[in-house]
Amino acid sequence: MGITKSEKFSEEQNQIANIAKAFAHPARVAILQQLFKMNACICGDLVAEIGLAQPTISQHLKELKNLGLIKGNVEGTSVCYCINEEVWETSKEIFTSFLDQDSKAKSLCC
Amino acid sequence: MGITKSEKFSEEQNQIANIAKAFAHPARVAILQQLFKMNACICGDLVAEIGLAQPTISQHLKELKNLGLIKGNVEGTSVCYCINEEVWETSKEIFTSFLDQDSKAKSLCC
DNA sequence: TCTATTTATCGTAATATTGCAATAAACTAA
DNA sequence: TTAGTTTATTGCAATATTACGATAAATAGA
Repeated sequence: MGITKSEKFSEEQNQIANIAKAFAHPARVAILQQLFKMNACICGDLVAEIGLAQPTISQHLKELKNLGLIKGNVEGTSVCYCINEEVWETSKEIFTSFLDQDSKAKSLCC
Repeated sequence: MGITKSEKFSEEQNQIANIAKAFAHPARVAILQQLFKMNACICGDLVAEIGLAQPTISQHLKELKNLGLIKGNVEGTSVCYCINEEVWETSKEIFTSFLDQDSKAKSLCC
């Protein structure tokens, strides 16, 4: 069937999984790191930096944009991408609280 | 081609993406949350709790185990799963430092 | 040993993801 | 307008993921 049964899970669980999906490809990790490093970056520079074909980068950018993690400003013929800080912050909080759940758990393994 | 070109990326970027992949399905998020909540959990209880078929849960458990995030102890006919705290801690550190990169960046969007 | 219980594995189908060539679309500048 | 530049979209092929029925494997208890 290959289709995730989202309805079986809580909103929070689906949210965590969706954010994780954005980070689940090294090209998207690299794009986000580059955007943080440069504060803003032209699409073509990302293509040169990362070394995948332009349509491939464009597709990864689209996924990050769909999730809201980045935004793109048209500047003439090129497009300048940057981090959407509000969405990043929210996603970071959701994810951090997921990662921090170990602090609440008492260690008692089988 | 559908195959990720890992060789184009740094070890760290691939590591982050691989950890993210583990979190990129709500069933695996739910399993990890349940293991933290209960400290340890029998496979069958996870199947009942999550409501996917037993082979499906078994497959998700296998992926988490392959990454080292959980470990399973055989107890008679059943298997007791729990968080592998060392691996969790390491993964958390890698991921947290990725999420925290915004603190180093100066805000200057296009 | 035989049966019941529990989990893992196999096999298969459906869907999703990754990657890129070809091409379209949008804009600039001559 | 025309040509050049840059990015998005389309279409397709290869691979990966998700899900589960059927079944195997392992163990406990009668």
